[in-house]
Amino acid sequence: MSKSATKVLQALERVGGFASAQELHLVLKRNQESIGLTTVYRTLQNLVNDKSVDILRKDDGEAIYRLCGDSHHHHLVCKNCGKTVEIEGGAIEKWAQKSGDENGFREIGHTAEIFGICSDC
Amino acid sequence: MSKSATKVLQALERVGGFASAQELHLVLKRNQESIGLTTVYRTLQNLVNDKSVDILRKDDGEAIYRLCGDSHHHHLVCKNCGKTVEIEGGAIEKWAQKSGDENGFREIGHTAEIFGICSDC
DNA sequence: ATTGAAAATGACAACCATTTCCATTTTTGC
DNA sequence: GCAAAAATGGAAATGGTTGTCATTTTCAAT
Ligand SMILES: [Zn+2]
Ligand SMILES: [Zn+2]
Ligand SMILES: [Zn+2]
Ligand SMILES: [Zn+2]
Repeated sequence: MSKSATKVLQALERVGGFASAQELHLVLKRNQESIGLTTVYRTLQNLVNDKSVDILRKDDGEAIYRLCGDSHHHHLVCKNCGKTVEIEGGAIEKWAQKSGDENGFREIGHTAEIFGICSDC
Repeated sequence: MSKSATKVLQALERVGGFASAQELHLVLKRNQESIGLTTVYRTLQNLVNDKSVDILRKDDGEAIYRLCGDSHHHHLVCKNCGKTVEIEGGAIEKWAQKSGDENGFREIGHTAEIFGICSDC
């Protein structure tokens, strides 16, 4: 799992933001990087599992991906244009931990996303 | 836009939380409420436009809907056995609204889920 | 009550992102 | 070098969602 992963990561760097699997496939084709669409999907799944790539969904349900920094953070996403702002977790981090603790859970993690319409839309 | 809307809203009440269009269609069929799947989709779109219904996406991309004004809460889920506890949003509600406001977003919503291992596992 | 335009409905087909299948190629371990 | 395992990619299948369009229902005007 490496030749393809490298190509997909390069494509993600090139686009510099969110891109769908199909868009990434096109980008790679244009750059003479032969790679199958199936492999692009498979590679993206692996990268998401590795937490190297973030995945989220457009309003129409299509999955879009982007490189993920290693620091823990959350996203504020425009439902209309996809503009994304990275947000510090702040209070939510303690809230999640506390809620889990109070109910006797351990190995507590969380997901959180904020969405809305940005000022440009 | 009324006969179908009424039926779909009743189905949403009956399930009492999130449900997909296809699930709602099944619920209506089971209750002798004849309604086409196409009409369920169309009606849900209208209800979402009217802001009578919230829409969000499962991880697999399928759309799920719920009545707006259903008491808003979050879930604490055991990764091992699936046990689920409903959690009051508390801090996260303000955090989401504030984060959106500070970045000039409007119509702000959020998703959040906490997961871990429960005390029985 | 009659009429006719406009809206709503639903069976069916089309769409399209994603997944599955499987034969072929590439890599790995010895 | 060689066999086993992993990776690859084209084609076909999947499945949620949307488009089409003929039919039915609604409802205001006559
Ligand atoms: Zn925007
Ligand atoms: Zn966090
Ligand atoms: Zn458990
Ligand atoms: Zn909340």
